[in-house]
Amino acid sequence: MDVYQPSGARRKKRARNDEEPALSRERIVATALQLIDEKGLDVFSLRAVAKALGVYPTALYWHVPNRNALVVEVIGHVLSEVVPPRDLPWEPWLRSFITSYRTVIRRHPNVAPLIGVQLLSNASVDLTMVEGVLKKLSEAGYSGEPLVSAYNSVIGTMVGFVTQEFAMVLDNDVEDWMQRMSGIVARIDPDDHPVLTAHKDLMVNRSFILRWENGATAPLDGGFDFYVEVLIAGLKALAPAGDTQAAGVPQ
Amino acid sequence: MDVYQPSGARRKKRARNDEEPALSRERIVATALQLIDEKGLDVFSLRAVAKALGVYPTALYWHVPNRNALVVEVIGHVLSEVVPPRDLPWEPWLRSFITSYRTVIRRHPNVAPLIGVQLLSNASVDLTMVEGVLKKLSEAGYSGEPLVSAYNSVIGTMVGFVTQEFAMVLDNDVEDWMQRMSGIVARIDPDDHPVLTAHKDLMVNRSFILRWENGATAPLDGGFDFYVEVLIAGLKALAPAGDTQAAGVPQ
DNA sequence: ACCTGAACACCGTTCAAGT
DNA sequence: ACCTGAACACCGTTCAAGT
Repeated sequence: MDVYQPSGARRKKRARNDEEPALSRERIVATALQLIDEKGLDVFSLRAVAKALGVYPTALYWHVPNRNALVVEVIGHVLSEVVPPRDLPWEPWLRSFITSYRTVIRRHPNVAPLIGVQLLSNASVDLTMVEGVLKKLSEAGYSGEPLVSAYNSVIGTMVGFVTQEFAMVLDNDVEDWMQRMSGIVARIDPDDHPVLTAHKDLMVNRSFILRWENGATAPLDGGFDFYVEVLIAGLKALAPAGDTQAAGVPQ
Repeated sequence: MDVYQPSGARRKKRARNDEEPALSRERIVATALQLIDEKGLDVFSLRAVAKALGVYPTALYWHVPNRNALVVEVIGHVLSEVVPPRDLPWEPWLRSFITSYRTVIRRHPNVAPLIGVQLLSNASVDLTMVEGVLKKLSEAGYSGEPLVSAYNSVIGTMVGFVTQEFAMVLDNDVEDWMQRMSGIVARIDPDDHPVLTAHKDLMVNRSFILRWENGATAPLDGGFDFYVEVLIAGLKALAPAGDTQAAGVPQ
């Protein structure tokens, strides 16, 4: 932390009398997050945050260098709510960890697009979390280059699915979009698309692409749980050496 | 298509003489994509597109209803470059399909953040592609609810990993970011983070979170290939019924 | 049918000025 | 140290007007 500490950071006792400053980086970040949670991403702006705090827009610049930095801070604040589980075998540990990430995002669904699109780093570099994933994957039998790939698979799964689940609804008239999508689905040709025809009722608004709502109103719980199991089963199948369930043949 | 046809669409012969209109939706979309490819997402705006076309910003509104619609068109244009493979067993089919998606995005890396964050639908609803995935998954033994979950896993893997791989670099001074990240990595405590310490050289700028470049300059080829294998191995392990490699026990 | 042109209500960010 | 206040160069979008 303290990465974005303003240049003239407090050095002595704080001015000369005890007038608390009206603003602080924490207050700004909290207000920004609240604004995003309640009003949505498109309403979020520095000016809107300033207005909510009752100050001039330019007052924020004393505490935050620019808009991007504030976004990074908001992301870091949300991600800090993710608590890695403690002391479990690698399979339930991963299940629990990835699920807890989704739980946090479900509390702040509008932040999901920010996280998925930014090179999440900086404020959000949590070495303990990284070490936790690496440790469990090494318990699963991974090391060296495959361990790095397995790590990327875990983060990719965790962030990737949830980012898409909570993707933004861009269209202005959702109502119209729903109508159009329903029409598309209704006009599916059973000869050209037999499998889709057989499953369309299961898929409409419950699967990627064929939907008009995101996870905030139409969560993909089943899909997410299954996806996590796919990851774990895949990691188990591809683990190079001694597995947990049996004495593996050393390669 | 033709979703965003302007209200007064051409009805008769096209005006009275053969003056080709200067603009068209295709030209606008092509120019927008070119601008995004060459200058980046932050330079993209309706005004910039108009300037590149040599027209007033408001001229675009005759062909495109608003900014969001143009973004959807650009996404659809890029995704139309993805060609599903033909006539392969489900495993190599999925491998080829997902890889071809990444290949397309690598040609338009700056579009990746747009795709990952939008509820991709509308222009990009490709029922043939959806049917292709469903067909191969049913060949793998899936049907009903598990088929839908497997479908979501495939799309989630395909879009999720690539979206993160090509996530935007938000920070203004990348140089400074690299320094900071290097410093963080250099100061890792071997006692607190032993596995990370052992693998840090393999991970720096080659894994999620611990990097400062995105896939445009630092692609995660190995991680991607591994991730696809994890998906396929996981799907194989979780397939409900008759597998391809052996006569499965009917559940 | 298709584009110009003015105008409006927004942005992020700078810089000087106050206290 | 911390905020006000004016100003600048942008946005997307509307509406009227031209041809």
